[in-house]
Amino acid sequence: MNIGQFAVLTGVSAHTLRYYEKIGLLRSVVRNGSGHRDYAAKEAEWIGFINRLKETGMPLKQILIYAELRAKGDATAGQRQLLLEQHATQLAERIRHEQEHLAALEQKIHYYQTHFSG
Amino acid sequence: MNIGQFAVLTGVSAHTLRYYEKIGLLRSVVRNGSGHRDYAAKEAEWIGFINRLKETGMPLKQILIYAELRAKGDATAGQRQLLLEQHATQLAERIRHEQEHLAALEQKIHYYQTHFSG
DNA sequence: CATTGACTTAGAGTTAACTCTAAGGCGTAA
DNA sequence: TTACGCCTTAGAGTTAACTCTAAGTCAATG
Repeated sequence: MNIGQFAVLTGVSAHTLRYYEKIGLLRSVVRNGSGHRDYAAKEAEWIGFINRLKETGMPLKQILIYAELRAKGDATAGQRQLLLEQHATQLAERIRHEQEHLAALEQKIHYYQTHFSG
Repeated sequence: MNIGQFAVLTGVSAHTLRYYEKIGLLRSVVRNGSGHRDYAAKEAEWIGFINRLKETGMPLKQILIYAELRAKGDATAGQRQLLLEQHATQLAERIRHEQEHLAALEQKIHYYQTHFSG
């Protein structure tokens, strides 16, 4: 699959896919006879996981650390697990904070309702 | 209170306070005889609310819209309420997404536990 | 055979939100 | 009175994560 098709499949632009490759998030992208990138469909799962980490606020630099461990194989599983556990803990805490913020917003909205409903 | 003291009180750097004033988030900051900014302690509440909006992912540009409505007085209460309601809705949705992401992370962690625990 | 459209690269440009620098002024403690 | 730490301004620099540009290659279509 060429980069355009893979971009559609993953929802990540071709520009961004090249960028991810350049910074090391994507490794072992093979080329066809013309030198064009040729993606395997199953690589889309990895992009999906990158997106999940991004959407939970992990910076690319840290995702890159995970990617490097992943590229080293099973021996690094423990380190990757630790990394994910730490991230999950942070995420849980962020969710708690956001729930507090949401409650505060709803209270403020209620204030607007009761004081300015005229 | 001078800018340094107000920075400590709010947890926002003096640089950033000047920046907020420049872009219009902070209005009516009065000056003392030497031309130095002189903050009222109760302005810290507004900074706190700005921080809440920021921490829930609202861009400064949109916070600025709220600030402009606020500066116009009670007549704009309805618009401000609407703005907050929309933001609260988005926030609630984001929290839901993050909870899904958290569940997926925990499942992946569990996978690491069961497959690489040696 | 010419055009079209997708691909290649290195590197420049963008946006948000700061963050810092340079050059200078004011007030007070030693 | 001099040193210190605060303050002032305009504007430059930073970081993250893209996003785009320019110049060129290549395969397939009319």
